[in-house]
Amino acid sequence: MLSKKCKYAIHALIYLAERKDKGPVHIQEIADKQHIPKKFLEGILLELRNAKVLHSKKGKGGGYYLHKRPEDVSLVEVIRLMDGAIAMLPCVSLNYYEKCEECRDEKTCGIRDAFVDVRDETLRILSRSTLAQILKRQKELK
Amino acid sequence: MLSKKCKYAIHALIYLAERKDKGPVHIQEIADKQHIPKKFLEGILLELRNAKVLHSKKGKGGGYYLHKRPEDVSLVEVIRLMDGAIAMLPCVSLNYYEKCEECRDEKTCGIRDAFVDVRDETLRILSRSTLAQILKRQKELK
DNA sequence: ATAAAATCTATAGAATTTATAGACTATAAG
DNA sequence: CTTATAGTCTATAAATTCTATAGATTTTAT
Repeated sequence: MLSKKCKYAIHALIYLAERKDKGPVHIQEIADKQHIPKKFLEGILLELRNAKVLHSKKGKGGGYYLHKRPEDVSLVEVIRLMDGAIAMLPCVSLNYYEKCEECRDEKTCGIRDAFVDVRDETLRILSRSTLAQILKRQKELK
Repeated sequence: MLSKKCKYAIHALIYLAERKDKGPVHIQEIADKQHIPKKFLEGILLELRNAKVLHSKKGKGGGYYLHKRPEDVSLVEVIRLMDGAIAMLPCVSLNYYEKCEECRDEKTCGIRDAFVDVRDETLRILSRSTLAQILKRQKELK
């Protein structure tokens, strides 16, 4: 399951994607509109900024705005930043690999295959799901 | 990520699948061989028994053994029993559905689609991964 | 009767997630 | 050049979930 942090991040990003080219948006505004605790959101936006997904402007008239293009921000990227690995087992993760304590031998482990497949399918689907794609879909549904 | 509980369960089940038709196996033996804390394993096996995946026999000469056939126990079932939903969002779960607090309106939510797809692919892959299938794969790899 | 082994209830410890507080820094605007 | 605004940073608290353990009870084979 995605953490709240991750869901908050996704909603905040969609909000910012809808308002791109309209200048910086205050944390407070995002927090209010998306019902996210402001201080919690602060940390989230900061991480997204450090990852170059967002830019920020300090001082009066400041706020956050998208740095990358909406079509270049996928759910994969957001989930990895917020929650870490996409894979269901550490020993199968591409970006957060760790040896399984439980597994005696990775080479002869009969379990990994299935989880490799799940990982690959998940990555495939979540990579093509970008902010641009989500906005488009939202409009279609209205 | 799967919980330790879930990984323990999978390993215990594989161990029992390898020993099926050889009579009940003690908790202690499974715990020793799979390096699982015995008391923790107790609870896991009990849940699997309540779910009719395992049977148990009390008293001397007792222990746990498979109730279902190895080809009828899939990773989906085990994961659902131990960790709950397969889906990455509650509002997309088939067996553990819950409304998203974050979503204002499920009908016009542009995010859900991707996660429905992920869920379906994951289910497809993990359903065909049964204890029998895993044992077979293990032998091939040796 | 006795010993072996699962069952049940309760709880403790650890880790992670979620949320909050307050001081600090940068910037725009008058 | 002061003031108000808004992001940044560090620390910590509260809540929840995950992992592990303890001890008493029940069942069964011998």
